[in-house]
Amino acid sequence: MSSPTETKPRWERRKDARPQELLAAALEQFVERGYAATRLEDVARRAGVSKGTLYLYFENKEELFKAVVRDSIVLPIGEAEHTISGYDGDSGALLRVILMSWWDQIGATKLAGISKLMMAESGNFPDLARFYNEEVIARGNGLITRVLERGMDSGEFRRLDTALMTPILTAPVLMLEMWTHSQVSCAMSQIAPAAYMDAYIDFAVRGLAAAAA
Amino acid sequence: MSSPTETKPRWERRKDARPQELLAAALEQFVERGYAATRLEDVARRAGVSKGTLYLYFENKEELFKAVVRDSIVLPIGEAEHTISGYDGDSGALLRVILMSWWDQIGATKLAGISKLMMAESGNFPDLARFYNEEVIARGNGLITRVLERGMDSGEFRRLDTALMTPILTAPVLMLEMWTHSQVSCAMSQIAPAAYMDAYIDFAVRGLAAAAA
Amino acid sequence: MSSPTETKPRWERRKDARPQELLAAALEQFVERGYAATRLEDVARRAGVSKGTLYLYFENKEELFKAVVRDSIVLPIGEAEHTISGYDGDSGALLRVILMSWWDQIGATKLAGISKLMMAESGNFPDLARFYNEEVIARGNGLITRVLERGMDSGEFRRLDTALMTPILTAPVLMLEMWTHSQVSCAMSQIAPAAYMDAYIDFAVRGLAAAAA
Amino acid sequence: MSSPTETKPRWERRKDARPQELLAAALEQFVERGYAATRLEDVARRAGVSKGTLYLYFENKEELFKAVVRDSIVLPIGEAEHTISGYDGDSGALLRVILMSWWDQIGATKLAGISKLMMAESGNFPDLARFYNEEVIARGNGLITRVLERGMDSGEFRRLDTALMTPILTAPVLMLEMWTHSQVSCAMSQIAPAAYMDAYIDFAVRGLAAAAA
DNA sequence: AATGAATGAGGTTTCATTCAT
DNA sequence: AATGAATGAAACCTCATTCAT
Repeated sequence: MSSPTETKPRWERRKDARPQELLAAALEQFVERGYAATRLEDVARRAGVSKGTLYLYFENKEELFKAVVRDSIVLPIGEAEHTISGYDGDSGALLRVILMSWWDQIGATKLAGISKLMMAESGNFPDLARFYNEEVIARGNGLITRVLERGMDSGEFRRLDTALMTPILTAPVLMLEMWTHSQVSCAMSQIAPAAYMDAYIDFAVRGLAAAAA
Repeated sequence: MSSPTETKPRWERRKDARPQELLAAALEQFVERGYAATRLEDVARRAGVSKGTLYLYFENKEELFKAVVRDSIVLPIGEAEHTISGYDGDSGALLRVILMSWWDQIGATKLAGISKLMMAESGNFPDLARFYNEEVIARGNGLITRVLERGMDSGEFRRLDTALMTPILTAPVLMLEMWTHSQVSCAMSQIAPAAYMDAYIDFAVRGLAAAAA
Repeated sequence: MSSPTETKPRWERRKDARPQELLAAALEQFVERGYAATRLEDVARRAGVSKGTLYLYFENKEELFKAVVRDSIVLPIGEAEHTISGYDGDSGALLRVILMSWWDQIGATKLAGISKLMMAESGNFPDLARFYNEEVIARGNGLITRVLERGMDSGEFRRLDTALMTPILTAPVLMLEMWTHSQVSCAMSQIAPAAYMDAYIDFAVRGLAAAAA
Repeated sequence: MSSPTETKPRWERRKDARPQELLAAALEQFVERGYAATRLEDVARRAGVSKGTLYLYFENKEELFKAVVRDSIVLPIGEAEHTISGYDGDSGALLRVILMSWWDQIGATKLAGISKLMMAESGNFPDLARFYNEEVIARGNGLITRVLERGMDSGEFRRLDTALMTPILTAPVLMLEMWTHSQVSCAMSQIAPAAYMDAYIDFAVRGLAAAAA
């Protein structure tokens, strides 16, 4: 009846821009409310589309969430991996660089809310847990482990069990992420994350340091 | 098939035992599923009663949850406060005592799940957040702050900003609690909490220590 | 095992007083909340007994309600019937006497709430409706009808269809009862029932009067 | 058994027609069962939709009820107000016009059930009471008051206290509404409302009339 | 491609009635 | 005779998902 070239689209946006807009809206909503408490209707409204449209792009709520994580957390990890392999200075400084860039690119952004959310809700959504462990946790831990080994090899750090020290070292950053995105601990709301990070890294490097020269 | 004498009653009266049974069942369910995802019907079934019975003992879901927290988390905090004021040895050792008894009485038990849950869901339940901050967080932080001040006063610890160091010091214990009760971070499942705690406390005391004598 | 005379009752009250106490409590509760909205637990508390005790005296909620009506509304009607047959003066005055004693003994008391309640809820409880029509409405209407006939026979009142005029004449009194027990019509709360009744009876007698001499 | 072409859709979109259909169904259900006893599921079934659909159009039960009242009772009142201000004849006739059109448009329809319901249940639902008093009772009473004042000003009616006479005059019509929609008073079922109204209006006008010329 | 009306299972809470004590 | 703990069938309301338009 009408040739494809002359169809005037009834809707403005191109198919290609949509997914990103939806993912951005979903990220914000998931971070604000958590996974279970996020209503797809709110995601849709936030993206300026209708509820039905979400289902054109994502099979269901779970797939939408996975897409959000894939889209936003994998890249920074890759960059950090690159930083480590090319780094030249001492390992305390490298640890600082890694932790600070983690903070800057994830912790200080909306993405930090994902950590909180996964920690809390993964128990109710085993598929999400598996997915997150494989694509995020394992690689993130790998970064820290490598820095520790580097420092121990160079004699800067004491010999330590990296399997233990890796989570211990990440904990304060993870907690800062969570506190920043949680109503718990009002006290935290008055603490500057930068000061916290500085104090923590100083503390950590001292804790790791080989016996004083 | 059954003689009249062995007909079992449709229910039993257990007025005195019930509240504890319900609280125990509720704790398990809240810890397993989170606050919002816990269905009161499941709590009831777990306690072997009907849905309606819950409402004889607790006004609603929120009050049930508060009762669980009050019943199980406030006491250990009180004891720890007592320990500190009577303690005689050095502050590094006191820090160890406090953190280890926290771990033993809360972190290593089901109660640790409450921390995780509050961190995640407090944003959606402002009343619970307020309650938890006042009755748990504030007092818990107070414990650590007091130990830090004690150590600084005695010259064992460096002069530090306690407002910053208190959350930093609690973070690895909180994270251990969460990891233990979360599907996230499979790696943790292979780490012995005791080893983690030992490694962490050692690390922390070094990080706090005044410049070597 | 023990002779009847020496049993010391575990409970204070005698069996005989109970029903009246329960009926009084039930009347108040029914009048305050309506039939469906009345919770038997509240009736019990009001009477100072337990919920279970109600069921020792009344089969269920409906039987309790019927007992309340029987116990409280039948007697005044009987008295009014007696007043009419013995009355000597003019019929306008008799109408005044009947309506005023209705008001004094029922309208101005808690019992008025029963009228309101039956009017509204009888549709949902057909058994109650049948019961009330037979034992209350039919006899009450009979009173008015007889006064009208008396006045028409004596020439005081115009010839009127008593089947029509009986409900018309009772309507303002019924409405006053209802208004007094209802949140509807704030205006009424500022009107003195006595003034309303005076104004109404005056108005009614004029409306009924045979053409002026 | 059925050809593919005749499969009937699981539902139909009726955005425009729906609100009226829902209001109509709700009115019938409210009138039949009362406010509290009306289950939204029944309203939905009556309108041929699911429970959830109701909530697309009305926020909750209370708003649904208010919408029913606004949709059906406010308009006739507005029209009656208009009639009064433009009326030219004598006030007895005007009173007849007002009362009869009240009867025709409300009393004789399902809407009369609303009066009954509000009278009975307003005590349990203070918000509804406030709403109804403001939007219905106040304006309805205003109509009658204005007719009375008009008749007194012109010398047709005696000088009377309108605050008293307004409710007295409306009472028989309200009662007729209620009787018509109530199981109480079987007798009424055999009375023609039209005859009742005629008899009443005649009676009322005589009761109001100034002393014979 | 896009919409948003429609669904219905599932959650919290209430309360008449039963029955072990 | 009296209690009150226990039950379980509703009731209102929410929201992921479907599908007619």
